[in-house]
Amino acid sequence: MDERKAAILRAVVETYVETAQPIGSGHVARHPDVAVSPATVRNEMVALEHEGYLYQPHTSAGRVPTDKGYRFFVDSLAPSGGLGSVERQQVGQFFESAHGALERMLHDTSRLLAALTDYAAVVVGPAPETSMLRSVQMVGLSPRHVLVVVVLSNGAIERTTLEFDDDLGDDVLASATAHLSAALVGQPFAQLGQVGPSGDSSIDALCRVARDAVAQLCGDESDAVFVGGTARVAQAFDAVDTVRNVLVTLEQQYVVVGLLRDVLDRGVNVSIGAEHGVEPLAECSVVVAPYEVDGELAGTIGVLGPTRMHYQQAMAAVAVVSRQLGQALTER
Amino acid sequence: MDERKAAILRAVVETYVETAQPIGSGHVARHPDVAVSPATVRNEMVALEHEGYLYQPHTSAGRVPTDKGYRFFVDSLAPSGGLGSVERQQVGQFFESAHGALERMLHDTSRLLAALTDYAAVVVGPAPETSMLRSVQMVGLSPRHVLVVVVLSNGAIERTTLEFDDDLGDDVLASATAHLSAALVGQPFAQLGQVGPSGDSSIDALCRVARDAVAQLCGDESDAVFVGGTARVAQAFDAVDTVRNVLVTLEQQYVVVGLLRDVLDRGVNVSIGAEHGVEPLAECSVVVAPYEVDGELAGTIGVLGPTRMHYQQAMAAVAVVSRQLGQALTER
DNA sequence: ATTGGCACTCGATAGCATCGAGTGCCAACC
DNA sequence: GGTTGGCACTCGATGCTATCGAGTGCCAAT
Repeated sequence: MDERKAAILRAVVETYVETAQPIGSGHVARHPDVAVSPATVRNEMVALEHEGYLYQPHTSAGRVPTDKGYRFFVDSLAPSGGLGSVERQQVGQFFESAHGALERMLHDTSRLLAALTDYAAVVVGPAPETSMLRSVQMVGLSPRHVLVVVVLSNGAIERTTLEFDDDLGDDVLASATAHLSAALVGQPFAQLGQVGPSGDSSIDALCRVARDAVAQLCGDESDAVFVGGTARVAQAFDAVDTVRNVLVTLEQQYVVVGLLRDVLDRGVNVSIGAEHGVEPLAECSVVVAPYEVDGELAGTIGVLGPTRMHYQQAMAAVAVVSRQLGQALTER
Repeated sequence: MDERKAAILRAVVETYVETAQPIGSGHVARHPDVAVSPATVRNEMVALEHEGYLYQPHTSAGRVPTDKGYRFFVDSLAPSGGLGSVERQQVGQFFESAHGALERMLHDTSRLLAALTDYAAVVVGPAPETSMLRSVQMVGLSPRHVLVVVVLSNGAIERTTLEFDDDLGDDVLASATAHLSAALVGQPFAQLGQVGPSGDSSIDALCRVARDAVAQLCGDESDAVFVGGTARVAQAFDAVDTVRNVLVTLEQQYVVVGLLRDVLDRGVNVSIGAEHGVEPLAECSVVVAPYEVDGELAGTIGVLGPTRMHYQQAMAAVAVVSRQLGQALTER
């Protein structure tokens, strides 16, 4: 792939991203980075099509980039200049005034990212696996129902309800809470130790049940996914059933989380079209980035749009927001 | 409006809901409840159109119900026979195995309702206004950050973060928590009393700040809205920009909450088309129902679909789910 | 190797005839 | 007098054909 072909490919991608129309040789030749005649462009385009970078919807139509074409374009992108000043200010302002509970903040972050890029945005919360227990408390909801509230070091709050056959007194609950606290606080959420004996068998029983319930909480991470800006999917595609497919898929949070994880595992931060295996999202690209809290990899954010996406802007936005989000979460 | 006209109107609505095609006199005459000839139907239809119940997209097309037509249809609906057995079982099963945190449950309920009706569903959580404080706890996140966690009697958990200029010791936090607890637990969330003096000025200061922060939490209810099944909006309409409009509006939670509230305030549980003032949802109808926890009005659920909605089924589903949800929340 | 020229392709658009579902009206009927 | 069959009429939908033009592939000239 010589430089001229690359320039032509870039021109096609850029123009197609803008116009959504197949691009003919004439348009490309008019592009400032391409200083050759339409005929030459045509010749090169034939080669590019043969090599799988372009695709012709039908004879006598212009060309459209294939997934491979976008891939080349993205890989050859300069490390990016970052966001425009308006957007940068928007991000700054957001994280200045970011407040409230972790979930709220993640939720709002997904909206921010959607607003910045004009695509749907996903924010996956800090994995509970790496957190420590900061606090455990049992609260009686009714004589036989106990709510166990756990505060994690990442700021998340998990909870679960226990049900018992016998009534529990407030004093038992209080002592059990103290005992449980002493045993578990400071331990990693992912591998809680056992709770030692306290001398009171009913407290021990209560603590054991509570410990197991808390340990179980670590597994389900499904609360920690926030998808924002889904309405923008409807703007990105004009085939109404593509919209439907994508929206349905976005509602299945485990698919989304898995998708982001897979992309990151593959060591890239852009996945284009069919590269990720999720069939209903074959017409979508995903731009992802992890974020770090306290220097530890904590969660992931991402943007999902059509393959014909404004990659440069999306990548810049995702990069900036992930950095800032990590920073904001580190500070709390 | 005599009985025959009503029957004709009903036939038009029912058929149109099924087919989405303008209904001609022939189809109506073939309807079992209408035992007259097409010519008679035509005469009646002219009258119905004059009275504003029907509307003709163009000469030589069939008729389509207007909002007023749907309204008559809905109002003349028998109090409903309830859900089919499959759906009923689905609901039963769901509430059997309903578990986990309040938010999770409300979220899942919105998905259940969407699955039952095949429209988008909204669940508004129990208003914190009516709840009592069940527990208050302060947890140190860092030397200068304190997380205040509040458990309410409706099962909700609210939290807020405080920031201080001086470091706080764990012991101060613990005593302050105890003092704050003693002062606030059992009080209504909506009108917290002041915290009396404890004898230690730093504890008093901390408690005062915490109390005010908690009191402020009561105001913002925005966490407690769950919209499920948004993808179904894309199935309900085929104009892609209607879809976009509706989705954008659904993302603005305060609009949705306001809409449900307004509808209920007007004392009905169905709002058709332009009846509610929300302009982008002019092509939508809403079916709502409140639910009660402990005999107290607690929250609202609703379903949002096209005006050409299967009202009977939607109303039945909303009714059943609201009842069951209230019951499930009462039991916890 | 590049380019201008040229015949060719084929989707898009427009014009036109046809079809048929549906209407309004009227006269006939019970 | 309400109901109905008959009938002329309307008008969107469908399908056909012609035209247009953006774009192509190829070739010969530079």
